[in-house]
Amino acid sequence: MRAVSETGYRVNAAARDLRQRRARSILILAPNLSNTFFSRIFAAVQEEASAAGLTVQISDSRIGRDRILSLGHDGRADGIVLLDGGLEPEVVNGWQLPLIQLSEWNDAYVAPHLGIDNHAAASLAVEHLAELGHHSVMHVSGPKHNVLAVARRDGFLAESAKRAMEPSVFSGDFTLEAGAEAARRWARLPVLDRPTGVFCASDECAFGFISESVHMGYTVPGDVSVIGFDDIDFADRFLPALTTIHQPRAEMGRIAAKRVIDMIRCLHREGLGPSEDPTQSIEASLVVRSSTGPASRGRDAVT
Amino acid sequence: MRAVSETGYRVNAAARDLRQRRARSILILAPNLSNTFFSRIFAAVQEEASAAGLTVQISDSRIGRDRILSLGHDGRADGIVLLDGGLEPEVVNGWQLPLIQLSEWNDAYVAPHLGIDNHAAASLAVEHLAELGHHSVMHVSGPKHNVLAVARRDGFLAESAKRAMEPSVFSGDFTLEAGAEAARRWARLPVLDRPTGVFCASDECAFGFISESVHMGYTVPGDVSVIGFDDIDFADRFLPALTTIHQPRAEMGRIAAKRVIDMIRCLHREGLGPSEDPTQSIEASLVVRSSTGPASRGRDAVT
DNA sequence: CTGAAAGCGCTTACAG
DNA sequence: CTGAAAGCGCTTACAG
Repeated sequence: MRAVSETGYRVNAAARDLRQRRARSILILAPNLSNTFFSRIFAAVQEEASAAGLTVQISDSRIGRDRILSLGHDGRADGIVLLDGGLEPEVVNGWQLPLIQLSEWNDAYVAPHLGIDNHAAASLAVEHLAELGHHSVMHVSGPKHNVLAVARRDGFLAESAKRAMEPSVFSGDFTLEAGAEAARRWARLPVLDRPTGVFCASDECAFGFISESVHMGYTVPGDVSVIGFDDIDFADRFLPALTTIHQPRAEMGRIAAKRVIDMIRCLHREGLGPSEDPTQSIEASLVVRSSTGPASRGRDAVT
Repeated sequence: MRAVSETGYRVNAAARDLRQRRARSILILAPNLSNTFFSRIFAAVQEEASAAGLTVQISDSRIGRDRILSLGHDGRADGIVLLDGGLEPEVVNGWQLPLIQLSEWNDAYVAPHLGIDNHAAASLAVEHLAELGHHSVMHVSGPKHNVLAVARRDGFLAESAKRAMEPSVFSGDFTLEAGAEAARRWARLPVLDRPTGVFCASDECAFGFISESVHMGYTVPGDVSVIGFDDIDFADRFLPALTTIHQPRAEMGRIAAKRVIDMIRCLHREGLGPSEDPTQSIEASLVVRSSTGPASRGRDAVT
């Protein structure tokens, strides 16, 4: 044994993987690797995986059917954390691997899902605006076919209907630019028709909205209250600090990772059942900061 | 062949890797996966790798000597993109793999480096402040032993000395919180000693500084001009929009990936030499936005 | 050109 | 308990 360590021997992973029919690796798939929403999730997944002796592979999930298909098929991953609900169900269900859906989901995928209740979270945002006296409220939504976007929009619509508010929706795509465009559209509305409360489907989008409104001469929350969604790192340092829906991203990544790892172990008959409670859920919460305030009468920008 | 595709046969990567003595995978190592500076680099590396038929592994580089050592040794990666200059040289040089240093570097690593000239970029920032008439300038630095932090601080010091300015340095660590702490320290200075220009070693840090100063009642750039470093995604939507040093992160990731891929191919005798010019360098530039302005006389905050 | 054999470096089941 | 053999699923070099 001493000789072994002295010569600096290292097991060859490819050989071991082949013999054991496992890869000691988990794969993270996300629709856009440069989105800051995902970064903390990646970190958490990698931390858990590393602690379990697993390696982490990462890939953009929008890289073409063939490539994505082979990622789950070539025997290089033992399990998958999937952050994209927009892949073809045949592809996802075709991978015969432990898989967990995180954040986004798709009912056609035969796999457990972990994430917040987006509908309820959107209601929270509307409730907050209602309590501040806002009556006319606007939602800057995410992409039309994104499950998260749909759930948040439906939650917004349902809650504002329940409270007899006047809701409107601007169709966006979660980006800064969509928020800015929504602000321009908002400003073009006749003063009296202008919503005084805006709920954005993402923090980025809210940053874009606020930034553009301020550039046009409006004040936040003086002229318009803005709520984001996600509570990304910069939210509390934005000016004004952003009122938003907090998603515990690190926790989400950690639990998802633990759960795939459990599924993998279970498959290999290691350990006796899951260490994580599979019904454990993730709670979103409203974080009130400075971008929302009492409803004011509409007025024109001081340009 | 038809029968093959009809049965849905897929080559087993572990078996092929073992036989061919390669992994078709590159490894990205970064000191902190949740830092937004890295996200766009990851995306670019993964894009290039995917185009070349390679898989991407990602890992935090601060996970313990043994684990990090085996990542480069177990035959699962063909090449490495290293974003951390703080690992032990014996570890890094012990991996006998194609490797490129990106952004951070360490002279003890026997591997090419790709990145901007941080010293020169810092000079650019000081030059900008000088042209706006600032005389007393402060630098909020990165961690003491970080190469990037040292280069930026030295550039700041050299350029401000050259221009006979009055420089001071607050020792930070690139974070929002460090920026905020620097702002508090700054505010405590006697009005006449207060630097009117602040150069932060990162955008996050600049956000923290601006956010905290505004909360204390100061205005940016009215009372103090602030420059960041990196030009991360939110920089142009911050309020005020952040003047900063632009680093072309996507391009950095892309070129680094191409270069490791070339090194790998070269090693396997595929292709005839590098497709990328190995002397190609990365240029940083100053992006002037709204967080900097003419030097004003110091005054106390309207609290 | 085609097809069978050897071998990549491990792990595991089995014989001694 | 120890040690030699078989085999994971491929690729490649070689014999026919």
